Amino acid sequence: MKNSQLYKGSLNTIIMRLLEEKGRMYGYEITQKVKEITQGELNITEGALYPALHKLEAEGLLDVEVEKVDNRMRKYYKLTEKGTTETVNRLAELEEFIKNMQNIVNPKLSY
Amino acid sequence: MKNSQLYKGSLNTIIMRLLEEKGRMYGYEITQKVKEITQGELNITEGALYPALHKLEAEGLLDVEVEKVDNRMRKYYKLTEKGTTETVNRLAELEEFIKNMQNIVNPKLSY
DNA sequence: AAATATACATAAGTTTCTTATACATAACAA
DNA sequence: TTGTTATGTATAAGAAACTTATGTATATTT
Repeated sequence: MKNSQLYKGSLNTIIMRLLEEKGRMYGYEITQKVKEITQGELNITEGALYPALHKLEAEGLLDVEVEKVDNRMRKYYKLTEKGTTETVNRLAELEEFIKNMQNIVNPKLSY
Repeated sequence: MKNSQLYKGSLNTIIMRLLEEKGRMYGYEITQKVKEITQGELNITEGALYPALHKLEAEGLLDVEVEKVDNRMRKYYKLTEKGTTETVNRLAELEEFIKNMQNIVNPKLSY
């Protein structure tokens, strides 16, 4: 992903969140979108992305539709019903995680 | 650490940040402090913590002082000069990371 | 007396990533 | 026209960070 180790473990959540928002996306599109949102800071590598997509599909969280655009193959992914439910959980976890990390960086007075 | 994968990769930053704030801490104390700050949500396991501390020490980011308290050994860790400098960088990375993740969860209108 | 808390440590295995390689088409630059 | 960059997917080998399990030892609580 990036040199900063911090992103480790967040790839699945990123994918699912983007799919929740956009409805469906293909792999390369995801990498470009993330690069755009993070202003080039987070570059998802293919070696990380494609295995992650395949695993989410195998877990029944994503469905795939293959299409040919401009004579090139695209695999569009979208959330299954199960995936949509799970995304809600993961986003809640992410918000908790962010809150916890902020408390560590900038401790509350109570600590 | 925890079932949520999100914390993967953040342990070193957490340790360094706590040491920056408290001056010096021993391993067990770190686990308790993190548990307290996160209200029990993040439990750092010994299998993760001690190797991490040893590695940070080997990298010259931490110094260690062994003391015996109540007939039990404690290894107090503190940041070296190099470690203090590096902590500034890591905290900046962490803030960027948090910002990026928030942009993904809650996209700006510009995207 | 047994269980829990305090305190450190490591080894085996798993997961998630990086790096490298591979294939294929399209567009652009030299 | 030929090489490079962009688009698009895929996998395999290795590294890194973790979990789980185990081990040692003392103090405190039940």
